[in-house]
Amino acid sequence: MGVAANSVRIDVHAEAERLLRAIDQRYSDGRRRLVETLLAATHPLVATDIADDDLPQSSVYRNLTVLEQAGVVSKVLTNGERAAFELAERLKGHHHHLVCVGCGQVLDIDLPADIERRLTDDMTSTARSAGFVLVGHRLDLLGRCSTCVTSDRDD
Amino acid sequence: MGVAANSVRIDVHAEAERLLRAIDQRYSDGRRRLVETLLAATHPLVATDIADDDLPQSSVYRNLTVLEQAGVVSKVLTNGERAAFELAERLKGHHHHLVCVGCGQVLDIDLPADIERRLTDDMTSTARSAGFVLVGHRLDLLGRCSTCVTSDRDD
DNA sequence: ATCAGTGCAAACTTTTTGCACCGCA
DNA sequence: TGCGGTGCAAAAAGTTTGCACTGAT
Repeated sequence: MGVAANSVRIDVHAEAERLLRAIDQRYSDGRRRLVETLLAATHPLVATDIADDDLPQSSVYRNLTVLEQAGVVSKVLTNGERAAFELAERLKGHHHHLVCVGCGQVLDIDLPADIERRLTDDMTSTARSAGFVLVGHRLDLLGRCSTCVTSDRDD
Repeated sequence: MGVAANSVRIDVHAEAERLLRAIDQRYSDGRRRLVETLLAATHPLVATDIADDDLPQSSVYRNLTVLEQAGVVSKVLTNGERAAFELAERLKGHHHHLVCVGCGQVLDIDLPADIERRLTDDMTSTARSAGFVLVGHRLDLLGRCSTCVTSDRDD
């Protein structure tokens, strides 16, 4: 619980290659660079963030599509303006965000395992009752960090 | 539980007008129609959904921007392909989203009251342990709708 | 040698903007 | 009657696609 440990235990590249092989795709150099870039990022990236680095736009988009199909990256639900991508949960670990509505800072957090499990159970049945197969969830906690709470008092 | 009851107790139009006035904007007929459309919808709408109805694209986009600034509507987190909009929480009540990661469709859902309350309790303490004062939360369920699950099988 | 993957450029989709006009405070 | 809001059309921004080429198996 608390701040996410963000422990990367598995070999991301080996796993990426395995996932791609499973759908008859190669782990080409461009795709490896793309994964490398996402791995180094501390937040989800939009396509052009990656393109600036090293690959042409069309390759970025095409490879992101393939990597998403393979389950290596996932499209992150953003505010709808751009599509953003991050490494898939299986490669990155499940976590939540604690967002300060005052200053906008975002912290990665984990929930206690029992709460997380109960949450997942509850949501699985809720989703099923609407005809959906649950694949995950996103929970953002909105709050005020101690700094912003303190400055509230000064107003 | 299940699909949101959409209980609207306050006068949405009066509140919208008040919020717009607060930032020196008028509650024009076009904006009223736009709010009306969102009010009737059971799920967030993308700009073209609204445009089809009655307003030109440019007016829809411009008015959505103004209404968002006023706090009347909010941009919903989608799968990043299109921006979707709904009435702000203060006008619409608290609810969650069931998002299809395949096609991007979003459904409004309520959680059973006891689960919602437990969730809030759990998160309040989690936030506090990171030095935050919780002010709210966003919970999105990610899944595949029946249509997308079916088309998976055809691949 | 074959075919998956690449890079360029052009097409396409979604969103924003310039400008002339309309109508309410 | 001045200025906020509108509608059209054109531009900009973001994403996808066609095609010829390259390189790994």
